[in-house]
Amino acid sequence: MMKRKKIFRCGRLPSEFFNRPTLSVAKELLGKIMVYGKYAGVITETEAYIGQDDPACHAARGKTPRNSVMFGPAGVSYVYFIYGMYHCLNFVTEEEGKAAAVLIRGLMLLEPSQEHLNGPGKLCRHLGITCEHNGLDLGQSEFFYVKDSPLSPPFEATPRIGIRQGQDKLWRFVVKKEKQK
DNA sequence: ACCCCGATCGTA
DNA sequence: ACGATCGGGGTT
Repeated sequence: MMKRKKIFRCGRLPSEFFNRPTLSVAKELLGKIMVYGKYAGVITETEAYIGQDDPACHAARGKTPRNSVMFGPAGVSYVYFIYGMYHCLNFVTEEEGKAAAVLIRGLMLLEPSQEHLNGPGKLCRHLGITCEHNGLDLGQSEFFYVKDSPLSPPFEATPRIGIRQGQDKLWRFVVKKEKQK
């Protein structure tokens, strides 16, 4: 008798997932599983940075060596160094030539421990993500990718954190806390 | 060559 | 609410 296969394949998200409107990608990444080496966790918080018209986006003043991968194809990591001591991880979105990305701000680890990495700096520090990991193709890498998930958790939209310009946009998306029984 | 500031974090 | 911290991007 044939065994039924798992209903949810939960395969890797392809580059096409990221090659879409950034706000859609930022919202839909919530609940997905990010895999980085031995680490795996549920994405719980994201922010969208969209193109040269978004004053908070690193690409607002054009292409530079630092932000160049934002102008490239979607589904690639964009890692930058900030405040002299932290790194931040993004995933490039939209079609090649349009500079946009989603900042990963929160990760609920599943493996190998179960802590909640809240904050982009803490997240990168804990996982060991640095500028060496800038420009990696999440559609190809064996150790760094995002898995699909049946989860579609409720979330709220707020202004983005730590920016001076563009605070009018509600482009931060946070999974709501689970209600306690 | 140099200056200034930041997509943060932890403590007050 | 605020200070620590400092590399490097952007400009001189």
